[in-house]
Amino acid sequence: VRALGHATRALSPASLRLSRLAALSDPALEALRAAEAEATFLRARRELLTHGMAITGPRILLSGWAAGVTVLPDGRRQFLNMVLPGDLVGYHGHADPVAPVSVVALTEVTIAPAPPSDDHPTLREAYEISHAVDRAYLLAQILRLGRMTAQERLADFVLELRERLELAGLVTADGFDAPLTQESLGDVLGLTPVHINRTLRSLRFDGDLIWKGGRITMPDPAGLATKIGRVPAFTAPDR
Amino acid sequence: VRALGHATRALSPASLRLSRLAALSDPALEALRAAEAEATFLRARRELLTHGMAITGPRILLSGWAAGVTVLPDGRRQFLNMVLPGDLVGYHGHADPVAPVSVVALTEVTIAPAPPSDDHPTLREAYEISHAVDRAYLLAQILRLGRMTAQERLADFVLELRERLELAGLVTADGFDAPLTQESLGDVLGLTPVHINRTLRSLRFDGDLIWKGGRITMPDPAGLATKIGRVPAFTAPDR
DNA sequence: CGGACAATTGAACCTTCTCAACCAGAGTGG
DNA sequence: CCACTCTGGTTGAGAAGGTTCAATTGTCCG
Repeated sequence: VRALGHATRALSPASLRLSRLAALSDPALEALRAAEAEATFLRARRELLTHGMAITGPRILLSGWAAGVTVLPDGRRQFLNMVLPGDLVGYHGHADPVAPVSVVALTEVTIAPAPPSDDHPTLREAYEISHAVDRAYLLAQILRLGRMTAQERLADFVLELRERLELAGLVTADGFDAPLTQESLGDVLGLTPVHINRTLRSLRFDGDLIWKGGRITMPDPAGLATKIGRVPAFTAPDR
Repeated sequence: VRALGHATRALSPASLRLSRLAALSDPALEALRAAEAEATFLRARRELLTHGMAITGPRILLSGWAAGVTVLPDGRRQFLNMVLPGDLVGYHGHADPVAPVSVVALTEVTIAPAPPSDDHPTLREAYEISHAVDRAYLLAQILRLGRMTAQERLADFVLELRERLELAGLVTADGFDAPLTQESLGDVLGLTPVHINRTLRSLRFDGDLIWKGGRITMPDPAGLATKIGRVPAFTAPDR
């Protein structure tokens, strides 16, 4: 648990996440706060980034959920990665002039330009770590899709969600909000909605997971993690 | 096709790849050449990087194939990404002190420290683009595993290999070398070796692919690409 | 109350896995 | 020069996990 400094009081989920990735200087936090003032809203299903279109510049997701997505010519859809509060969008070195995939809002979303890190080494470090963590989650996704059963995929994914939302301070004792339909869950895990439904039922039956009304409750996250042999991709350093 | 400059004559596959990602200055090319002099060998099955161990610093693969790998507690194995000549290993910003996954040599491999890019902006740019392209291939892998049939996975993967090796100048008219066993192919594509075998047979039957003696020949790559609706993740700019 | 969207369930089907056996080629040692 | 062994490729038959199609229920909202 983090010792509370004077600036920690009213941290938004996004800045809380970044400040946990790397200890942020006060000016860096201030820059973040300033950027958040310029936040814009986006309705669900709108695209934050469109495949092949120019990237406007790195942005940071303040609230709501989004996901990278690809659609095959025949309509099959795959969500590639989840974008949660505090995650960066469109930041890949500054190499790509063009978005490699689309990013679509799954809920209403607020998003702000990511403050430039040129004058803030601590912020730059947070960005770089965020980028590395992002990559680690892509690898985790590959492992899930390649070698896990439906039950394992679902359990592992929910544990990942918990781990990531925890970092942004969005997990409480009785669980966390997860605004995903069973259909979008299927698009994440490479399964059909029908099978998601049945898998969810069996996890509920085993007492591993309760997913109701857009909220997830896990009786024993640590137990479930060891049960499926999961190692977290990132844990915040003790400070 | 690239106009040949005086330094282009004897480019190694690795420097050819990087120079195609971004136009490299002569000093940058020289730095690469110098680094290649310090190459070390590694036998097949040795690990270039071990999960959880400290990263020695960014390195570049000069020859041979390697792959990122994760193994589940019960022995299921998944290759996460392929590492081909000219690819960087252990370069993720400079954020990670510790390797997130293991990288194992699939063949005998030569590898050299990646020359620092501090004094070479063009080299830095090549690194950043390489990083972005690497990410794009992870996304492609997620799409394959999540939503493609065995045939599509295999065809798409082979096309990706071709695309990547082409960049390093390792593709000739009659195909390219691919030192993969059917078992490792299964570990890449999330399938069993048995099913790889059958899928390979059906692709051969359809005339899409000939995989024999560690060498892949594709009668009509472009045709196969449109047949499965594939868009290349990266194509070198015309210069 | 009607309409839309999401969740739920059943039954048949299909892709891929599992288990098992057999074959081919390369290297090794007698 | 030939058994021996090891690794990788090939094939068959049955089983399992997940999909497809289709129908039903629940729920939110105007």
